[in-house]
Amino acid sequence: MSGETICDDDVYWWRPLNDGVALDTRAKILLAAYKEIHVNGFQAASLNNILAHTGVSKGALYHHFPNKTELGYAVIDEVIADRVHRSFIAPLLESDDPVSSLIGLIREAGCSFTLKDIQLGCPLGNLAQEMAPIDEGFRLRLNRIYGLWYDAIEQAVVKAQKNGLIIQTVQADQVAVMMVATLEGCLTAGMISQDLNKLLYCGEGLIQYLKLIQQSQSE
Amino acid sequence: MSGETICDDDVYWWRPLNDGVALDTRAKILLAAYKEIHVNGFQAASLNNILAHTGVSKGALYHHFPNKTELGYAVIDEVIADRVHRSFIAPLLESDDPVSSLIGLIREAGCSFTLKDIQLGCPLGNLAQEMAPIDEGFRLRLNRIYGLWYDAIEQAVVKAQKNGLIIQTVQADQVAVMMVATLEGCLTAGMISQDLNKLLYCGEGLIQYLKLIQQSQSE
DNA sequence: ATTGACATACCAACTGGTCGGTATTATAAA
DNA sequence: TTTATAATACCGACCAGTTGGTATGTCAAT
Repeated sequence: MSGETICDDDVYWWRPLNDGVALDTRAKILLAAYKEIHVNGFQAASLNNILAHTGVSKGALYHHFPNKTELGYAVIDEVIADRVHRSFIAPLLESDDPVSSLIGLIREAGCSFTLKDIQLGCPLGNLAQEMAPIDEGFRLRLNRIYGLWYDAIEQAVVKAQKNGLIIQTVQADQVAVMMVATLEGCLTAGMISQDLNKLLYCGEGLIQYLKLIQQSQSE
Repeated sequence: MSGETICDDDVYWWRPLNDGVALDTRAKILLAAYKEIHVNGFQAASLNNILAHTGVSKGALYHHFPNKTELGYAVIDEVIADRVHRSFIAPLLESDDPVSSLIGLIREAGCSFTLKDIQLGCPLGNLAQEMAPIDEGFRLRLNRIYGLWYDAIEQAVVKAQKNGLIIQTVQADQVAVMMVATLEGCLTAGMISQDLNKLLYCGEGLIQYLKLIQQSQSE
């Protein structure tokens, strides 16, 4: 129950961390803190634990970060924000048919997800749920990331509507919020049940919703 | 940031706790623990804090509960399970047209929700996300509650399908998981943004989905 | 000589948990 | 009815361990 070990297995559905090579002390701390927080949450994350896993001294930590809270902020701004962008935002902006590619993504994920991939939940969602209610600094930073995600989906939907790929009657911003919420909810359901079927059910439901708003090509 | 005060404001969208009157010591501890956990999470919940708010002594606490973990288990089994049942499961089982009543519920919630109601998130969902990955005892207990919730929705959908209120092509169990996931996701989105519009958007999306699976009455 | 990048020893505050003791109540024998 | 016994409910000082955080010192590079 106590977080003595940091889980080294990263989730495959997030673009990889630039883990292995040539990290300076600050980056090492940031990375270890990110992992420790993902496993234990921020409040239960132990600085000594982070230190032990990096081999960095406490003096070094407090040389780079004024306190634990600011370390948490830095993890959000520098690690999480970057990964979310690379994992979910950039791919969406590049796609010409976001709905189809999203459906494909969910289908593919349904096939390749393992229990290990979901047992820790979403690094972004977990932290948001834990810290947003009790620390405004966390809330604002996490909300900013969600905002970027919403915007990307909204833009993609608008573009798809212009290209006749999505029906005109849906509101793009509404779709964005709904989709993110359902994705996070699906993941949580899978995590709690430790049952991939739950995840698949959610995914199918989401696909149904997406097909509903998809413009039929026959028209 | 530290949990010095326990939030006395309960969320209106859960059936009330039998708060005020004539609680014995054990029930007092259980209630205070439930609130402290809802605000700070289980790991950051302070026993001393709970004691201070109840006026109960540490000896009394450890007379009724062997340790903090078992106290957490008891909170789930005796407080949360009961409230979830009374708030979400029982009303569903009583309804003859669950889809319509659910749509009505969401619409009504959309009107009457305030920021305060969502800023702490869902007592069940928060705890699940925090503890399910790191303690099997928590996970099993929380999963049991979700299971009951899923079952109730599934039953309701099956019944509605028999009555011709829901199209036959959807899988009842799939709808159940999807709905709970989306509901929780919506709430989280509202909590993080502290923006009721986000909640409303999610709600509208969910209503759209429900209408899709609803049998048109004209047939 | 000064600065940045650490290292080490240390601190008060707090954590969950224990333990000896006590008041109250229930049970049962005399 | 009285009295001895036993169980329950509770108290609060105390414990070891951990927490986030600090003060001081070292050492290389500028």
